[in-house]
Amino acid sequence: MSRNKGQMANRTGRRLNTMGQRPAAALFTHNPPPTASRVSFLDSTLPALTMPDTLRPGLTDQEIQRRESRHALDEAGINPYPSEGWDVTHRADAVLATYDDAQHAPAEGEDGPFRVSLAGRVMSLRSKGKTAFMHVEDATGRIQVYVRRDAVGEELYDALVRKRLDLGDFVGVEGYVFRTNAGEVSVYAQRLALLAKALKPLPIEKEVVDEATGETRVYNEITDKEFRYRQRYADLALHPDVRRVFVQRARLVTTIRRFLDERGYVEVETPALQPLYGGAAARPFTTHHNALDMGLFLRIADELYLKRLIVGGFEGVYEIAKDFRNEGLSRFHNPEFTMLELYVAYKDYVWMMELVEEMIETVCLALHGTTEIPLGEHTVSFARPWARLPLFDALEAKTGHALRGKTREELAAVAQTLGVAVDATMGAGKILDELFGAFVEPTLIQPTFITDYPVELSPLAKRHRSEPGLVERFEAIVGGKEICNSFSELNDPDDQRARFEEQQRLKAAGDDEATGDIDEDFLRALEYGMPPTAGLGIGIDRLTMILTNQASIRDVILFPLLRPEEGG
RNA sequence: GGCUCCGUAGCUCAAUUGGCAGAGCAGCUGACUCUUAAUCAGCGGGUUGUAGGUUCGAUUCCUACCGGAGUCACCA
Repeated sequence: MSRNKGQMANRTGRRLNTMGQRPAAALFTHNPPPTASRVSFLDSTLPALTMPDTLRPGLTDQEIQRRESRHALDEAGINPYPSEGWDVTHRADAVLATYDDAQHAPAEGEDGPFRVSLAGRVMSLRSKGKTAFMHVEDATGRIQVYVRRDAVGEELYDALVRKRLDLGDFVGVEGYVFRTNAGEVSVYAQRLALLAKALKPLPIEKEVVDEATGETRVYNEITDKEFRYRQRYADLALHPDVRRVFVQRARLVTTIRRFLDERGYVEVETPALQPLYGGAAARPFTTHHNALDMGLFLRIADELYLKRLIVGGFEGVYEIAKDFRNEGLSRFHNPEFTMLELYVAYKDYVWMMELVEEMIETVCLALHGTTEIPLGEHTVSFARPWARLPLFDALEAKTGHALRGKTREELAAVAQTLGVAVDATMGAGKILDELFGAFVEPTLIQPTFITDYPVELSPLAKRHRSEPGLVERFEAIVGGKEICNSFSELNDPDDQRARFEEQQRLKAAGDDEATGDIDEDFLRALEYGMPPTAGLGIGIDRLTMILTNQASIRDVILFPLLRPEEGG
């Protein structure tokens, strides 16, 4: 915890110069601003500010007020942005969890034995003359601090606490832990320092419990999603729950990484800038390399590079990386998103189903300590084993139509009777996909493997060992949404070339979902021989949504893509 | 991209048929050495998203634009 040992000795009292006899009005008098042409970084005698920043246009009254406070603190010899760190010995949650009245309560008129030094942001402040109470929040939570003028020093108290300490400021506090008359475990401050001033007011929430009705009213709660996404720093500062989601996300990734590492799979990095894009059906972002004067795509998938590595002799490789797809935005789609892809040699998709079950169960336990978690209005169980259901069986169960072996025209007719629109460009596989999306997928709340997809939807998957026209592929569906996609990888180079060529025909025919140009280098790799391989892709963002019960992908991405703030 | 809804003080929201733009919290001044909605006495704070239009008069009605949310399309 303590990263700054040795700095404590010289901190005490160092912030305070004498305030002198300067009249109060002079606190706000600044030197005339130098003109821009006279400002030089080499001239250390110039004030850091080139204009009285309280006069900057566009400032609100509260921002002006805080800038005046900042200058007043400077004048009082209190650096609003000191360079030194603060020696933190305890976090708020540890103090609250450790404090014990029998052991730690201070004797009458004496210091308590439980000494702590902590730091955080001022989230509430109740100043009542020569004492003040504030709540300080660190990464773990809030703790109340009791500040007395006679305990922290009269000069500091008068210069900072009484007038110039604001909600949102960072402070360091050192003292002993006690319980107030009102019963709240608090820190009795004996040393207090401003660590950083907040010049903009954070809309800090204030919870009010109505004594009469018992209702809790919340003031100043930010509800504007735009504010929260654009100013994520403020959203995070205000909402521990939001921070928790991203901690959970980090834990999720760490758990997956450990799970895969323990099995001996090698984490690798493959190009994000690619001369050809492939491995999925999506429109790419394009960019350009100046020195090579070469057009490049941002990857839409890692797949074709990872399989090259299986050709090269790796028996298990994975990558957790950003993919980029130039498609629409929605609650489930961000243009850049994080994908896990895993390829394991000498395995097939049946084996991969078991790995997925075990991995997700492990992740769920790591995050929640249980396999039963809430998801929207449902409770979902990730306990193994999960249901397994061939695509055609699922379709038959939900639509009442046996569709196996039907021709494209027969499928189109069934779709019409079920009210699903079909147009001329849709092949048999696409129609099945539409029916699945309309009738099956939304109904699958508990984790379910849907297996064996039409070959035309899966140009990189191996043909099914016993079902003509299908491939050995599965998706796991949870809460009505796909969370992974996997297949026995196609390793027959001639079949792969034929599939690519079919995609080319579809593309020429106007299907812009079809994959891009044929990757001859990938085919060359397959020709050297790739062992039978099971492959897996998991959208980390969507998995995080499900495992943290978030309704929008923007709530699991720290900085989701938004239009620019200033119109344009 | 289509459709629906939304945009007023730092935050959350009001504003009658189209008639002086308000409240709570936050903020400021003063008092107060165990408060927690601290309390008490005072006080300020607005280009109503932007640009036009209708009107004697627009937060309100109309048009366009900007931004966001939801949804559909798209995203194998």
